[in-house]
Amino acid sequence: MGVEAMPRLPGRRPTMREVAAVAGVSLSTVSRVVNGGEGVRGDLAERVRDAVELLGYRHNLTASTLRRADRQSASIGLIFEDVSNPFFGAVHRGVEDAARERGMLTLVGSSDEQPDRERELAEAFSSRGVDGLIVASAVADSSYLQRERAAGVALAFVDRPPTFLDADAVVSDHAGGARTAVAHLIAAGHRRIGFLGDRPEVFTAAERLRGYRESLAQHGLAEDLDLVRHPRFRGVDAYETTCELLSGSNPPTALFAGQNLISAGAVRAVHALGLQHELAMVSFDDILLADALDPGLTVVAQDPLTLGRTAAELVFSRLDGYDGPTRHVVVPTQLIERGSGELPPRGGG
Amino acid sequence: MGVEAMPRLPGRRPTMREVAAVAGVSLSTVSRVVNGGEGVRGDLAERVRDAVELLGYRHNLTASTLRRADRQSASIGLIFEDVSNPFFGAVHRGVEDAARERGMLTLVGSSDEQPDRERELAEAFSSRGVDGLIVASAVADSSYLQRERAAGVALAFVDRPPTFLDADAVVSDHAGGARTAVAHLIAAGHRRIGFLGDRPEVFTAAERLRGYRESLAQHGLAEDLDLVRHPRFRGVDAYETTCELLSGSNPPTALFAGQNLISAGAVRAVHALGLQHELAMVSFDDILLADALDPGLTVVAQDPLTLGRTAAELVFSRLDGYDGPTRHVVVPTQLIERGSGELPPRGGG
DNA sequence: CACCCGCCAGACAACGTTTTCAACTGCCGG
DNA sequence: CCGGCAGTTGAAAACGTTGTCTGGCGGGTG
Repeated sequence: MGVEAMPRLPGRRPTMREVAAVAGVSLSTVSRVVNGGEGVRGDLAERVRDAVELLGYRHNLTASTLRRADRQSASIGLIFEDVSNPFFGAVHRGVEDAARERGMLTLVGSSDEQPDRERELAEAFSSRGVDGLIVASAVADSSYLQRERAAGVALAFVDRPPTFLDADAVVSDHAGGARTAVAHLIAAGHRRIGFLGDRPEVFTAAERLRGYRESLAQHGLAEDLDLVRHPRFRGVDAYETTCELLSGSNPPTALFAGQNLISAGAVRAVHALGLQHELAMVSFDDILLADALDPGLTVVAQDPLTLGRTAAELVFSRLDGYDGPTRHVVVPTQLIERGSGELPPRGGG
Repeated sequence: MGVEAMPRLPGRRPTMREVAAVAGVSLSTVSRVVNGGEGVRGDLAERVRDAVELLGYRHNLTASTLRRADRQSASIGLIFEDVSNPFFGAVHRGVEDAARERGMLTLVGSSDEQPDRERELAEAFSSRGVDGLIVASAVADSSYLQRERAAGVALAFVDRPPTFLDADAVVSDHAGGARTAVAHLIAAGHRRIGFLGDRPEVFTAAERLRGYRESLAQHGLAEDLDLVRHPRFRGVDAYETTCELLSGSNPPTALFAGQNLISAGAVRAVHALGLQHELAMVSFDDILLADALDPGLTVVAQDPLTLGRTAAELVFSRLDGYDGPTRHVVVPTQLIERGSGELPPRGGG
């Protein structure tokens, strides 16, 4: 059963030249047919198509890209923090959907927030001639991408804006979402609200922290620095950090968790401590199963598909010749009430 | 602030020829330096490197691939069902980690289980000269990939084996995992165990269903066809299907959910019906937050990172010349007890 | 001092394609 | 009947790189 395993060694594809020989026409004619067949007599075109079929010819986009005037490779590079984070998976899908409509493919890599790795990826993509680059940048200075842009690569930033570089970007309303979340908790009566988030060197974390602070200030609440925590390694440390925070002398009555993996850790901790019905909680970014928890997890949901699609469209418009000022798109977040964020304060505060 | 937005129009990169001119050497010398600098006098190499730096020269891998003898593009294509499914996100990451060690990049696309789309992707990747292809195939006949392999593309299947084609593959122990899950429920005393899974045309679903049946048979239990359900559109329909199943006249006392998104829907349903402490449940594939549920969700966990890494290694070994028989790697699953799978039967049979 | 050999630099031909340009065909109008 | 024109075709020159081959140079040896 099945086709025999064939040694890879031959590893040659038929070329246009061979197709031409079989069809009894010139190389140029084959090229014309393959590229749409304008200005080729019907019968000849037919002969060429037959030869293509017969030989199993496959257009070589590498050679084509090299020679063509526009130099387009019909591919865009994506640099994420981690492709296995469901948030970026969804952003990726948004990009892919838009790209597919244009017949473009995506090259994807994870930077793990390491500047060196991010630069390596950008270089590797650019070396392969991507037409566009969509970056969730983790470096303090993104101006190194200026060189790629000067070389003709269309650039768009997603999730985080560029620094020291004026380029198109699409981000969630991090600060606004955080304000909404915290205001929601305050409205439920909370006065002591804990913050769990990434180190503030990360743009998104800084913005969410800013939103948290602004909301406290707006409502006349003083910030207690002891309530703000940054677990070192998210998934791993969020659990412990949360336990620590909650077992302090004057613990918060509500929690705002500012990142999906951190939220997951915090939720685990709260449930492990049996506090899920006493401690209010709102998470930034929606997670699978959030609505199956007891109580359901109230979240400020981002729209990663839209983030991705929009980033792709920004890139495409540049490829199509748009040459105006850079655009900064902000995608709104949405508060989804599921129970955990509506719990009234109990005990402390 | 920041660098001025520069029109993309010029869009030209310096070439080796220009570097050669600046360095005052020949094109060949530049090529030698760029490719490691063997057999070039130190001072000349230095001059070349300076010129590279000065001009901001970036190696053009497109041209290089075209000309080089080995024809390697240092990239591999990944075809998944959906990149936004966290399972595939993790597989992707496994592949990427292995690829990075080799300086290779990943091209990724989602087939949405549509055979046409899968073929399109394979063709597009192959047209771009990927060295390898890792496919989670959804088509009934994967022999169409034979042509790519004959052209020298190294092939590996992941998550699902190839059909009508003898090629390397790495899959989870779907049937074994399912048997374990069901045996676990039976050991807890259950006799009526519901099955929720994808349509059995999908290999993984068929295997998990097979495991379910085998386990029932092994324990002398008859299969009740009414307990086996296939929600049409997973995430969306799993909720309703579960409600239906549980509100039937003779409902099951335990549930085995055979796919991550279906599990999520089923969990939601069970919790919505308030049955989470009465109905036992085991899910195939681990999900974020599964341990924060009440009770925690017992799962048969796959190891997607290992699946991805192994698939990549299978591809690499072919690229390195391995030409032996095809290899079929099975990655074991692991039962993780968290509470939901250990509930004793209550109420019904 | 002649010769040979090793080392290294440069010229040049590929790689598979697109694009330009010249050449050929048949047809029409003058 | 000839010139020109539209419609097609083919030859050949790119694209940016690598690999092969030739040649020059210097040093060691007979």
